[in-house]
Amino acid sequence: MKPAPEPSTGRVTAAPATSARATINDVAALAGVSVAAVSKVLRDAYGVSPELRSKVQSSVAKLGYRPRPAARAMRGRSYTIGLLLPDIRNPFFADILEGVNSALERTQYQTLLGISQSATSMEAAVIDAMVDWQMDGVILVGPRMAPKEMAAVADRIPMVAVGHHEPQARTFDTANNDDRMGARLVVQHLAVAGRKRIAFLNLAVQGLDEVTVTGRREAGYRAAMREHGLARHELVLHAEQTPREVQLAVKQLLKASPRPEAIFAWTDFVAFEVLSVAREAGLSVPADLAVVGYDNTRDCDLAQHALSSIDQSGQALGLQAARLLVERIKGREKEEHFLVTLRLVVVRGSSAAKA
Amino acid sequence: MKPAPEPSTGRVTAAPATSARATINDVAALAGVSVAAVSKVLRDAYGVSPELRSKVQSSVAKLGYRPRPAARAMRGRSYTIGLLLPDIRNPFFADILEGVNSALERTQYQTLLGISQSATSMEAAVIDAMVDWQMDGVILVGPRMAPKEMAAVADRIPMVAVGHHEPQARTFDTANNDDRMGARLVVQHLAVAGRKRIAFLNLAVQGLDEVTVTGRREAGYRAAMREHGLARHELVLHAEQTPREVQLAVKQLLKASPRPEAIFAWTDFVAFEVLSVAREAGLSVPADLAVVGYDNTRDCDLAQHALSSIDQSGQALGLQAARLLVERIKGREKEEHFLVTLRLVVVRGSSAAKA
DNA sequence: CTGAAAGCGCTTACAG
DNA sequence: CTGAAAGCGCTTACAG
Repeated sequence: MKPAPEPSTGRVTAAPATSARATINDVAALAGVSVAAVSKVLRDAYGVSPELRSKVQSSVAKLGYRPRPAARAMRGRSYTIGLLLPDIRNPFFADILEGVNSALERTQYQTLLGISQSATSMEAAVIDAMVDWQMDGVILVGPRMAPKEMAAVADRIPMVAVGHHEPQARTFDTANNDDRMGARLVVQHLAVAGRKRIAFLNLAVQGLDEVTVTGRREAGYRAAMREHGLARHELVLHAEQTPREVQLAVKQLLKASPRPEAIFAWTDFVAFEVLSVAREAGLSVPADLAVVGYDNTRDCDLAQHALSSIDQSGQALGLQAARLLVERIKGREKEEHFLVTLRLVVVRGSSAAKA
Repeated sequence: MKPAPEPSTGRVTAAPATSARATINDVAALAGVSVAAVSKVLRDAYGVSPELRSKVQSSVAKLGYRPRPAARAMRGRSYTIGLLLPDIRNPFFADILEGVNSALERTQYQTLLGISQSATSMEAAVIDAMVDWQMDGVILVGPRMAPKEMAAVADRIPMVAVGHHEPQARTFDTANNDDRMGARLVVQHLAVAGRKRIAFLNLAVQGLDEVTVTGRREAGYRAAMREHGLARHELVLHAEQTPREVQLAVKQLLKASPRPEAIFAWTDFVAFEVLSVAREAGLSVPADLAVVGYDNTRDCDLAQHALSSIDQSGQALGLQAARLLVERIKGREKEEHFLVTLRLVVVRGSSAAKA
């Protein structure tokens, strides 16, 4: 055992006004109070007198002091939450981001994004990074993880999932729309208009049908086809999320004989690709082929798309998710599962009734 | 002065195998070495024997140890870089993200995103957050800041700007394409095809014409119009980045009499909106109105868009930016300004030659 | 209500 | 080549 170096005098390094960034020590020194007091004021903790508070606040302002999240994270909150988005190109996720932002706007929480580009490995890497950074919580959008892995993440960090169905989960919250019902509404819309050969274009799956958005939509599609006596016309194709893969799948669908009368794509973003291939194949939409998407993203309104779509509000989901996460961070233990019921297929040119 | 509590024994808390996350102390204890040694192995610092290295590596693996960036940030590198994107909806920025990701894939750097949604206040907030988090560096895409503010950021953190022209900047690097030239090529393409009344639809500006992408493109448009003897047909409209604002602007453009023969939009994303309004107005593209965008994003290929566009590679820009930033972080002091020369307008249906 | 001290998990001189 | 110790900037019991 070595002797202690110098007697630990507890000497406070009363940092002079260097050009370096101000720390909590500088604020305390300027205000003539302890760093503990500054910390309390900053966090709105109980037990500070108005005078002390105002002294601290004015030195904070004078020094332009901003607490470092890294230092905070080592002891308590970092006031940052992580948002994992699966794909930056799909406009639906922009809606979710907007919802999250608007919920967090007036709070002291900052949002940092990670994008997994639909790659399972990147998804894990991004989540690890967020946990590593000791963020206060994460919102996972459309994760491609099995319930076990989800639970493992929730074990490490407060978590809310969007677009992941585990209504029985206890350690994390979810915010979803009723994807089964949404798909059924689409089929109904098409069937009522007299279309029978309705194909469903889905994402390539990997055995997570129960929990994923895509799995639920596919189940809803199949159920609805049967309900409408169209079981023999059930046709599902799976494609990865690249233009090339989607185009190949659509071309394959259109080669079937007899050709489908309608294609229902699992998300608007893919439906736009369907419209493109149909046009290039010389088909008239909706006369030769009806096309319907899912999400009712803003782009559906573009006249050249005029895409019918099932209306779900990404903004609402994002808003709820952020709200739930903040509650979890603040200590709520009991799970909450937010589910939006869908009512409406917004009908545009791409699936207008046949003349 | 208070007496020291217990004599500081320097006792190492040889953390038992709790369920808590492993720290560098756990790794050191398991390997039977010092934490300093572990730290060195982790950072590939010089002066560690092969045996020590392998001992450490195996305990790291055994414990599943991952260093916390927050703790690292307090002393040195955090191995995280921040990417600021102005807008999540514009597909061009997805290209840049892909470029950044591919450059950083094989390195130990993590990317975290911030989105400013084209709001100056959010831009500042996101940059502050990245600096607060003590990230190792930032890439700012299409910042709306004046040179002074840019310099202030670069003063605090290694920085690279994409889509911001300050070729004389010394404290940060830039990666750009030649926006003036790009705009001139577009005008030339349209003028050669016999179109004279060529309007330019730009983003609302705020006196940063010299440095912004939009300002440069507008300058290029004006110069080219004069070069082609079309000065009297110069027509520029500014609109904020919302569908509503863009639609209003386009409608206004189309009301002019005589009506423009072509609309050149500052970015593809806006050009799609132009196509929509034109279609709704009953105009035939390109017969009644030619439309050209900028960026040549993937979506231009959709048959319903078939948008002609100037080809710049967002991926290349992102890749260069990431490369430059890592060099800066590693100590390069001298500035580098990467500029791509543009050659090509990719002509599609939206501006095909008149029959 | 207020403050001194310990400690979060790392890295960096520095000494051996 | 290796390790003990100081210190980064905060928060949290704890004592007064």
